[in-house]
Amino acid sequence: MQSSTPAGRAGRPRSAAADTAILAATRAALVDLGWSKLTLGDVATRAGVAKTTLYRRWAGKNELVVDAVAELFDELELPDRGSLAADIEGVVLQFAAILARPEARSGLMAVVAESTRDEALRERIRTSIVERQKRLVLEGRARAQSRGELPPEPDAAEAARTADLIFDMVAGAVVHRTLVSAEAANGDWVRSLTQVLLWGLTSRPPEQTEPTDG
Amino acid sequence: MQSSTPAGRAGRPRSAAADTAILAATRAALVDLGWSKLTLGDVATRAGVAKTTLYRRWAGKNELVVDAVAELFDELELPDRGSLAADIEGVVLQFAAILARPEARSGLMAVVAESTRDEALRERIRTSIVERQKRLVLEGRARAQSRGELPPEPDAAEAARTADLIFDMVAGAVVHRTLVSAEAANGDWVRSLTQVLLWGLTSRPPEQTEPTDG
DNA sequence: GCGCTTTCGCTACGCGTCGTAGCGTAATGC
DNA sequence: GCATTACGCTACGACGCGTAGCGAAAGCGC
Repeated sequence: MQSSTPAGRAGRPRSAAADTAILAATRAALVDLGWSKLTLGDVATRAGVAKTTLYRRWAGKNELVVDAVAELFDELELPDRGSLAADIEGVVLQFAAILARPEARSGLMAVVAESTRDEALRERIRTSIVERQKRLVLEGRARAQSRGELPPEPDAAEAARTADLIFDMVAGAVVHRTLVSAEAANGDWVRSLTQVLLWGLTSRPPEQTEPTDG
Repeated sequence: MQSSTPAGRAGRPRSAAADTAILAATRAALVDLGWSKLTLGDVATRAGVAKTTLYRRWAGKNELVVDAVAELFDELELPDRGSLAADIEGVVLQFAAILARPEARSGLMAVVAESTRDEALRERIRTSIVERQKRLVLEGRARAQSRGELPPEPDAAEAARTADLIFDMVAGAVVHRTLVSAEAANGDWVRSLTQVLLWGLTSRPPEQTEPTDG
């Protein structure tokens, strides 16, 4: 996103309406055509702007789609649902709902694939999509700690590693379930996932705590 | 893969050497160019075959790359390492090593993205890549059950659901860690992942994690 | 050996998209 | 009004796509 005239700038300002129209047209094109058949000329036509206007704002297909898909994740939030389990299940269901939309399915994986060979693109994805999701993990853990559901973390580095692990497990599982296994991440599945996660995190090795044998 | 003359077939048989040369050239092109810049003409040149030969065997870029990437996963195996934890850690490290290769990174995610709009392609990926991985999960569980590390599953349907969940969690976590978070799935990380998984699976809640009431 | 069949390498082609250049016009700040 | 920037439009060369057509090569059955 590079709209909004940079304050003390002379000349005709860029149309903010064009930005939103282009991003919406990109998502519509993703739904109708998918990533590979999506052409920038088609997007420009759908948005009602000239192709040159599009090229003045985005370097190419990759950057455009990242921005178009990133807006889908704006709706992700973490309301207090009373317990850590409920919080996890809620946000995972939100994430799954986004990934169920065809514009997210085809667009997201494609730009991730491209980002393996484009460090700038990977950074763009990280800041506009991934980092926003990871904040939810940190927020949820802090909330659970204030509830007493999780112990406070003495080691900051260890805490960061654990958060990264949880994030990769949750996001990865939902993405893999939705896009690779191609089955819906419904309530039952999310409950099972949450259960494994919580027990994996709250259990303590037999040396430290009573073994949970039964 | 559609090589090997169909037995009672007349005429000049297809060159098996051409198949392997094309697939190797495809992986080389993935390394050098990535998915989006990979062209079939270039692959044909690298393989030393005519472009028409390539089109006679594969319908397009998608199918070709699936087959080229699928061969990377042939090396996945599950030797008996003595314990369930060691088995998991070993196979996850193998999986991570494959995903660390650039031809897998850029190729795999791209075809998964394309498969969201191409059911036949998704099925091709499933049978030639995903299903082979999932077998390792079932094999590992059976071995752990014979060791007594995991209880036998009374309900077959429930057992299948659990296996699918574990598979999505493990594969998804490694993929997400490697491609999205863009950090290496090294020994420490794999051990942490295994630990969370094992405790999450072997712990049994006395009642249930869900706030059943109140 | 000899035909039949299929594959192979090669060339050439129409098609569509890419990304850019150039131009006249529209919208802002001073 | 004037400078500056964005916009819509057209046109262009470059390139990859996927196919057609050809003669030659390599198998199989006889």
